[in-house]
Amino acid sequence: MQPVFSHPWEISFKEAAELQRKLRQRLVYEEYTGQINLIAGADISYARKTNTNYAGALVFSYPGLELVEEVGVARECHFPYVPGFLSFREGPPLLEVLSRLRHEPDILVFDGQGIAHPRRLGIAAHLGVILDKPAIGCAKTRLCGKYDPPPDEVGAWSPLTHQGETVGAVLRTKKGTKPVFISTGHRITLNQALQVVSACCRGYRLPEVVRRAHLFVNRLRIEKDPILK
DNA sequence: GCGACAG
DNA sequence: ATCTTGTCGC
Repeated sequence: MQPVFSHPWEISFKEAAELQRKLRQRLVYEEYTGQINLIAGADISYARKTNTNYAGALVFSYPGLELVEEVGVARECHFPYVPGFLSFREGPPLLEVLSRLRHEPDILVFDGQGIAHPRRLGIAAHLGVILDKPAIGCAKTRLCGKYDPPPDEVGAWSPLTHQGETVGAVLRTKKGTKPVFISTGHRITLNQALQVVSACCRGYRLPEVVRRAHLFVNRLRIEKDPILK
């Protein structure tokens, strides 16, 4: 899986915001009509006091969720974390691991927002457009927008709205825990995203693809980071 | 000016 | 995100 186009990553915040507003126009909010045989989850782990980050991408069969492939890589990061610009920090390493995948997933799930972003280009939307691949954003907390807490029942959800439009959904994936924030990234509808994420839950708050990716990069960091070994 | 603020 | 032990609650 390779990008269909590229752009510079080491730019100013002003230029980054302009780029986000421009790329936002390439987003496709249509229903995904293809088959879903493989689904991937990607995430990153950071080594404290260092600029080293560990990115990972895992591919699973769908809907069985059997692990098919996993790729991890350690890289140096220079772009700081600033709310609203996460993709400029995590985008490059994630594209790196995704490009090294031998199996091409049909859908991508990222640990962060899709269009539930101030300029509608959260990391899932940004990378989805660059790869022109269906993508879903699954964040643990809110970046923008307002919502009413969904009932405490698995599957319950409520719309996440921002500036008068529905940008995502707040989904209860596990009873008695905080809900997750689901939003469209690219080439998929919110209802489909909710269906797919729900189908990936196995009793934990986070859907398996994201949870496993999270565990993988964390494990990768602990075994490769000398300061903790 | 003040508060909010993915990972 | 990361650093951390025990502890409260379903």
